[in-house]
Amino acid sequence: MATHFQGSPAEISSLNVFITLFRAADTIQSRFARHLRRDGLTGPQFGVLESLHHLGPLEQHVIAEKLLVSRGNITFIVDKLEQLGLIARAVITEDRRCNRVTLTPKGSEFIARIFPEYAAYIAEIMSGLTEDERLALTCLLKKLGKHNNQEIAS
Amino acid sequence: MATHFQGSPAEISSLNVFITLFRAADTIQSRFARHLRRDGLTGPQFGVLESLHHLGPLEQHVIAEKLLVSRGNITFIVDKLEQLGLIARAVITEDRRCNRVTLTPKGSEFIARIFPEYAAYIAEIMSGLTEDERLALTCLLKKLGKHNNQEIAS
DNA sequence: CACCAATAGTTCAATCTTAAACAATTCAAG
DNA sequence: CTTGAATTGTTTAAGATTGAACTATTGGTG
Repeated sequence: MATHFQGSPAEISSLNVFITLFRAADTIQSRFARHLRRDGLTGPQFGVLESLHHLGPLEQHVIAEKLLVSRGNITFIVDKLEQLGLIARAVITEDRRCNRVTLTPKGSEFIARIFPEYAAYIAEIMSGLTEDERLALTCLLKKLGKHNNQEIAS
Repeated sequence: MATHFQGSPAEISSLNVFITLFRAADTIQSRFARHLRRDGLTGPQFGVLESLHHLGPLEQHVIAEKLLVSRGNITFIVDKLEQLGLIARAVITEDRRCNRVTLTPKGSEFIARIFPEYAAYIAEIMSGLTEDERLALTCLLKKLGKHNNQEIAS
């Protein structure tokens, strides 16, 4: 994209980040999704299970915010996982608008079993970088993300 | 995700990159898509127009490879842009399996007019980083992407 | 208390995307 | 040449995702 574009240096370097960011994310996402399909999961389904696994029971809107998907989509995803018997909804008394989503024993066993495989797979995906590079990359991406989260709020 | 996960340092830093990469990409993608909607475009539609604008006429499979979407999806996207009168298909004589996609005068005028706005918008998105940081980030992401493209081939 | 805005979850229509099967064409080995 | 493999684009069915409208509930203000 930027290759044949005439602009200021800041515009050119920005376009290069933009392109490279999405190409890397798409490539990795595609690899990861193909892996998930073997376990019959989509990315967001895995995200919900993983969130509950590491953070405990969560309300639906918290999950939506965490995974950056719409509330309507969370309803859909939670429906699927509930049909699979991996999670359960529970209305909470303090605020009856909310559903608290929890892992069932089956779901808990499932995510605990498969998560280490995915952690190892992600480590392989990132093994093209050194430890220092991974830390630096995380730092830069966090800074970039923070800048753009603030922009949304405003 | 990595916050409550016990693993090797390489696994933890890898998970951190993974999470941060997708959060940043999703946040930015969402901002960008909202901007595109005002011009009645989706991300991939913009990608097709921009590719043709900067690279000249391209065959469909080249566009698919470049944008990392399926061939079937390119058929769909090109259909849409053709209905809008922004691009045209042309069968080429050297290989009659291929369609060469070109910008119409209307499409060419359109992308030439809106592209600078988006370049400026992307520069704003990336303005949370310094020039050096943008260059470093691009470098790291390219290295990461290259590693994972090779893996797909094998 | 009464009312109105804000919030949580659901539903629905529209759109996007993919994978797989298919037809047409090209290429390569014999 | 001819046959079989590979490639290009299209079609189709299935599924994912969003935004908007809707209901139920909560919270705050007068």
